[in-house]
Amino acid sequence: MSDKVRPRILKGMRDLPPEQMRARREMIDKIRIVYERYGFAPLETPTLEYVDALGKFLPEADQPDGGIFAFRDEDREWIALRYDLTAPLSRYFAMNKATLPRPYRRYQVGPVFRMEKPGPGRYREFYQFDFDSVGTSSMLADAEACMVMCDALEALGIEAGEYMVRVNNRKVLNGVLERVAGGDTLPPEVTHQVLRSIDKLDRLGIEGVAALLGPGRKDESGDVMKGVGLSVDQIKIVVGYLTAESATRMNVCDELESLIGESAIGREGIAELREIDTALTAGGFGEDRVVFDPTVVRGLAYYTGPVFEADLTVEIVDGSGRPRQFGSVFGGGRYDDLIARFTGEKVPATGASLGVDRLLAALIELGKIDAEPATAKVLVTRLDKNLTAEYQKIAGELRSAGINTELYVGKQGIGKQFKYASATGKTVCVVLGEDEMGKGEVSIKDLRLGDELSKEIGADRKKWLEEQPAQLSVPRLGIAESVREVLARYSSN
RNA sequence: GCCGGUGUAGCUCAGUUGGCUAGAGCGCCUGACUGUGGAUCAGGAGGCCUCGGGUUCGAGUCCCGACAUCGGUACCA
Repeated sequence: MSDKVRPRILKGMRDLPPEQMRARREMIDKIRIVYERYGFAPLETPTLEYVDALGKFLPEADQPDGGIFAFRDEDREWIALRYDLTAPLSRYFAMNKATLPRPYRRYQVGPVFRMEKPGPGRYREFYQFDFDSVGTSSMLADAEACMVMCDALEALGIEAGEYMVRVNNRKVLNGVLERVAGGDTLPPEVTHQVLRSIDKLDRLGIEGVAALLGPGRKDESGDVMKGVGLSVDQIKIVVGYLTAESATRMNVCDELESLIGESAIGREGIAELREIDTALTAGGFGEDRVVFDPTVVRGLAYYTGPVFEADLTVEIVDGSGRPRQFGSVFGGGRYDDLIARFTGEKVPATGASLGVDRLLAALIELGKIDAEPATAKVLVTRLDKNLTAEYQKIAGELRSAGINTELYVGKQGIGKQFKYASATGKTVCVVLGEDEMGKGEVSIKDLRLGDELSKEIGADRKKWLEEQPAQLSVPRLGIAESVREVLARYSSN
């Protein structure tokens, strides 16, 4: 028997190696710049919250809802890891509403936790990057949210045409449902079912959704899915709404108007969309980047007005050659009732949330970000351990010159040191021995060039080694400049 | 959660109708090469064959269960 501990990792969680850490940090930095350019300011809240603040308490069961990581503290109070950044923002705003400016605009990035089935690109711990405007009901805030989404994606190298921000309004949806109910309101659970069915549109197609709204449908595996049970006429209204497409945002509004009829809430929603269109147009955001799309619902129950979602429209092929769907990477909307849970006072708010890890995976697949593990590109090797003091001096000089430099601190010979250098992503090795010392020189080895040239190394390795075409001798005094020159051959930025 | 596929070395996979010491490629390590990674050659390490039961003289191979993983479906604040 063994008393050793078996190393394990929690389901749906992962360790991030250096190249992913660096890629993610780079991505977050670029987005932060955009958020700040619009005046959003940083906020950080704890990862743990009381369950009631997250709003996921199940009173009947005296237990938190499934789907979150929860436990009890020493006072038997339920505590949970946050599952998004919006609920903590609401809590924070409610606690500080007396002193916070209105609108209060903050951004926040950090890990959130959900106990769901993990899948490719789906984890139980992942990063979200949110920005929100709290305390204004102006549609300018919603329009701006769309602009920020566009700017953020474009800052990451995803250009107009490779993504699309799609906007809808829950109020319009409610107006349609009002018509479905014949001027009445549908029971909440029916509303919810209808929304869920619409949400499956991209997967099932319009016929599939129609079937779901009516009697239900069978999928290929023979599984029966219960339908909502609407009548043919009712389904017709919903389908007509979902298929309302037009060339321009204004045309979509016109078309929706005729579908909505007299519904007051629906008309309000359309008026809001028109305001958003005006702001977007004035801001220079055309139909190539932001469209109005009646099929956008967003699962979240708390949205009360405009909802928006950014999808990648470029085809992404994964390593094994099959196309990968990244779906919505960025989404949000208006949630005017969320903060009232704490304050009683209605505080309008709107914002959006970026799925950092999912978008990062897409960026890597698209080659828009390089997953570079090395923080230092230069390794000062230690050919002759007696010259260590000199090596330290060289490393120090390079660092003073602003060049990230690693001094080899292992104990192995020069061959292993070069191996180590390429394994850790170095591009330059500094080599110095008695020979160079005597001549007042140092050797600089270009590992990448060596990589290239080694393809034609052939059988005569000895000769190749003597020539060392990827290596050059430079004066010891100008070392920083020389290293910088070699590095410059590969600097991509 | 439900349905289906798959679980053999770090990775990708072989493994004949159940039958001797479980294999390959890549990677890794060591050496040829005492001042040079990538080439070549030679060697080497590394396997509770996912786990637990069962059938059998005998199980990596068959049966049951668990777990993991992948895909579909449901849920998704």
